[in-house]
Amino acid sequence: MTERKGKANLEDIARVTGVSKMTVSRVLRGVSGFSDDTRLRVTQAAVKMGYVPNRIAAAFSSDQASTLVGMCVPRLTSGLFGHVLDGVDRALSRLGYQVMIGSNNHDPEEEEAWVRQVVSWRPAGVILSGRTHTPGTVDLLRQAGMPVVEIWDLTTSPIDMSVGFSHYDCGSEIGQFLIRKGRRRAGYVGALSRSDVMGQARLQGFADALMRSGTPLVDREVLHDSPGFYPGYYGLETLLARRPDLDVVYFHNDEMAIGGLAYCQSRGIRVPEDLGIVGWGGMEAASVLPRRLTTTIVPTTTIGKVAAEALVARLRGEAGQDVTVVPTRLVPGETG
Amino acid sequence: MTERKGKANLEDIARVTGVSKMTVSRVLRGVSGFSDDTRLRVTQAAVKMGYVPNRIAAAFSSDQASTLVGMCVPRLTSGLFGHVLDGVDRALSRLGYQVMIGSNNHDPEEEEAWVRQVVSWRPAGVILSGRTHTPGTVDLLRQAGMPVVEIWDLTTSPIDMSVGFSHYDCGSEIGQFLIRKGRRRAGYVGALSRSDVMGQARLQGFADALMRSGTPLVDREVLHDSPGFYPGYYGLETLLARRPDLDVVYFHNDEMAIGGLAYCQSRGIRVPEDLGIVGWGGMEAASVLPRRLTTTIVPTTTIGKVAAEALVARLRGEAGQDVTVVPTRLVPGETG
DNA sequence: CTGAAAGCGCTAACAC
DNA sequence: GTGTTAGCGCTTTCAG
Repeated sequence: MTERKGKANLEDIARVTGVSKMTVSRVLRGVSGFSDDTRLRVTQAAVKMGYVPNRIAAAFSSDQASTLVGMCVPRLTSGLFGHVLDGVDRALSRLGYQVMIGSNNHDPEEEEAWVRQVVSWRPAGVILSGRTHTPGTVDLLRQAGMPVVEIWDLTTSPIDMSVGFSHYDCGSEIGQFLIRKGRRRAGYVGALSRSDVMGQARLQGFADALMRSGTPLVDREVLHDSPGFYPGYYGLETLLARRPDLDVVYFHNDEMAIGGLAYCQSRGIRVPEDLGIVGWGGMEAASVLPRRLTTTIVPTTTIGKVAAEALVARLRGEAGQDVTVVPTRLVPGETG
Repeated sequence: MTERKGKANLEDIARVTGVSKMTVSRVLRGVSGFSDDTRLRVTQAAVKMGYVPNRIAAAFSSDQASTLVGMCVPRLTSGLFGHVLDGVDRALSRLGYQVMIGSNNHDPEEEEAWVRQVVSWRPAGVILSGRTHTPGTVDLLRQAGMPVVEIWDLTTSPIDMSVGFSHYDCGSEIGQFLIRKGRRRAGYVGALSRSDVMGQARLQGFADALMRSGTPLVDREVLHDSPGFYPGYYGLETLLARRPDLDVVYFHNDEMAIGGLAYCQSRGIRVPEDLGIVGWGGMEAASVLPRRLTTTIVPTTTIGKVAAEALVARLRGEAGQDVTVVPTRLVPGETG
């Protein structure tokens, strides 16, 4: 039934049903311009012949037919971004789009390399993480003239659109919170995988808030490592070796904070009596610790969903805002 | 410089450099057939004109030029599959491929819907998770005649290729281990998000091993929920309410086991003295618990990497095995 | 080492 | 409601 290397195309269906391939195309796309009888015969023939549309050809001929969306995250192994990705994928696949992924390892150059690849597929739009991009990336995207959503780290002057929150404000909010709780000697433990500017923004907001209260950040320990449990454990050990008198430590994220918690437990340091431990991100695991971790919860799935919807709205020519703030939530917990 | 909606194409470069577009194509693809002088002029012009290749057109004209690979996972929010995805993406992007993702929520029907979409993009190959697929999925893939790798759950009769391990063996190994440790009254706490057959396979292997030793599985509690911390917590509570005399509980995965651990802690149940707790999967967080979790570590990143490499090897016509076993590792820990 | 011609499968634009 | 005509930008094939 199906000839030529096992694949039927519009023309094959047209021949079998006795209409033109244009009519077949119209029926299969559901655009107007055919009788009920034609529709029935065409759809039946398509099913019977196992017709699989060729989107490559469709995208090639129309450029508006692309249902490809590129999405780049810092790391595919990040729990937080897994949820963002999920939010994006659910929203997009429901609307008939396909998601092409990439990761940049917090490196704008890697991101540019990825963007260059993705743009060559002429996608309908692109979602990027963060606001730090190479000039080449920005150029490429502007030239391509497609919708671009920058997520996670809010920027008031996006390439096109932005969905996220302020990392600086997260740090600042935690700083103020700790001051109110009576903490006076705060430290910070972070990790610097390449140029993770967002963690730095949180640290800056944290330090500024402390400074404004007259109790500046006492010390910081920033490891050149990816922000995981062990760096949190050993980072805290190093920091406390230098500054045993700290009364609270703010961590780069929840994973590191849990590492810090483990260190405290192993050394008999009481939390929060002897030392407060504060994380960031809202990792699920944190919520079942013996003591609920003091942290900032980020609405990951929502960010992905909103970004996807903003992209599609733009594609459909609907009006929408360029910058969408998705609020984070400080969870007091029992460790801070 | 660049006309027609800001995009230069091969013909534009050809015009500027005074050669035919065929020669430009050859230079840009790096295939043989041009002089050094020509190469220089063409590449320079391409850069200057901001040429972005059109892979849609390339893939359209040759079908062997597709560098798209589809990858479907059960859930994008899974920590384990995040690592698999990372392994796939790293290996593939290094070789110039792009990854199109999807998730099936443990539902073969959803998987088929995704496969249908992806196949219409005429990808170079597809990576699926699990061995349970609808007949429609298998048909679609066979018709398409592209390389297919099924990962995670090993199958001896794959659609095309398979990379993974035996979930049954994981459960069986844990069962034998616990018997050797003197456990005699074992329970199981799981979660059944749709048709997660792999968790069931582990349970089956576990139960069979216990049975062979004459100390059959005492009871099981399988929640209709996704396998997270809270289901682990409450699942254990429910199970122990029915069977307070259990001496060890095997969990669907590490997250649930950690939930179980939290329950024990909240009730003053001593682990492992009063009750053994065993997980599965090798979640990173588990390794910094006060007591190292007894579990099975799955080489997630490796599986992704091996799957990607098998796919590419097949594309290049290199010989390779159809079924690759990637061994898991039982980690005794201190909770079992 | 280089070029000309043909065509991949589909859809926009226009006829009828 | 339906058909015809042109490509989209690239690669394959065949000539030089």
